[in-house]
Amino acid sequence: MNNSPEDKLERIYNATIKLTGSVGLAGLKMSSIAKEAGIASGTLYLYFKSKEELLNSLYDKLKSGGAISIFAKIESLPTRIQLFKIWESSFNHMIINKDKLIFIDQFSKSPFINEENEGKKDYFYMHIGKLLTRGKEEQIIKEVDNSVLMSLFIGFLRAYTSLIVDNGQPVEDKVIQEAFDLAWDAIKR
Amino acid sequence: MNNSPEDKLERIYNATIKLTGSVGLAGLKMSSIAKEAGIASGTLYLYFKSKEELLNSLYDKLKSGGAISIFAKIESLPTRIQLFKIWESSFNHMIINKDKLIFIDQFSKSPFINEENEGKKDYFYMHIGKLLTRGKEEQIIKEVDNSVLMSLFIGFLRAYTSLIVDNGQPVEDKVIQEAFDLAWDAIKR
DNA sequence: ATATAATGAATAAATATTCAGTTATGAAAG
DNA sequence: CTTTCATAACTGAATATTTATTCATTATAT
Repeated sequence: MNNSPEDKLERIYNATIKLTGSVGLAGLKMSSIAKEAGIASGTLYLYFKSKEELLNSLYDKLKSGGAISIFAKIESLPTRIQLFKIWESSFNHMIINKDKLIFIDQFSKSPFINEENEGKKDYFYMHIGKLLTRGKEEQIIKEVDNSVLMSLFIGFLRAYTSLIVDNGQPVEDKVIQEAFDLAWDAIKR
Repeated sequence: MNNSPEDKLERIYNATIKLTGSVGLAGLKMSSIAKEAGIASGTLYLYFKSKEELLNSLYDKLKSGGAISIFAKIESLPTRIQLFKIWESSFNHMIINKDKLIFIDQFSKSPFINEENEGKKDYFYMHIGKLLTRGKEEQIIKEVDNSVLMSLFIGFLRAYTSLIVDNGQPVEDKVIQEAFDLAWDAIKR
């Protein structure tokens, strides 16, 4: 860990995410963020005008930068395989970034959130939506509204990865595969 | 609405739930709870020693009282039908009680929660677990760990009902049925 | 040397909690 | 039934506490 402004900013963000994961947004104090980031509390205000701005800025960053970068690489594969690749990658992503998801969740229904940030839709959802539509055209996925299919896919992913993290289970490939098979059986024709 | 102590307590709890749903635990103020409940803020302290106690007491109540009461009535039905009945009833329950779920979610990772309340497991989960085990014995449900099946069931339920509430969609029977069919296809043999 | 960044104790702002004063309740007496 | 009185419940402005924010001072880099 060096000491450049970028790095310090990164440490502030990480501290905020980590603390939200452990004490929630309700227990999040500027002084704790500073301590966790290894800086003085006054220094926070060199980077952000206020707590509100810090949180909005982090939310913004997580929302826009969060998209998984595998989409481009897999475009030409069959729909089912693409879905699996996304599943696999999301699975790992959620395991590693559980605290980020907690932050996003709590922040989006907090009094800190401002208008621009309210209701941002992520790229990730849009992409899965397209893939499901394609699957329906190919007649391999049920003729059910995307919002339903997506809820199954994402709801299951969240619940299951969250359970795994809480229990401290190791993540083996066959676990990911088994879970995907369940989800696939649900949405396939 | 009468004015008995029981009713007042109920109003305090409801106000707390409602406000948590709109501003989150991070924005929850004793003064707002009082206002929403139609009482003076001092009155809150006749019912609870502190904010922390109020919140723990509500959490406790929601956790223990939340179980859906249909279990007894359906015991003799086939496994799949029982699961559907639970699905249906949970679906409606989650639509109506969305704010309660938000409260439970946020509170369980807040600095307010105390030891006794940490990690309470609800009756509801245990019951579905038993049902799934029975389904496996009957060879109609996949030989997959209950925690996985349950994550699918509950994760999907949460994600989908939450979407419906957010979009203000009406809840029709066929919507509940269609969603159940997806979930069933996932877990059936 | 000078400018720039960082510190953390001091201050301000927000919010939880108390409590002296007020109002409602109901039992007993007329 | 009405009045009296004691007790309990309630109120909200005042106080205490917690936490965000500032800024005079100190350290670091150019």
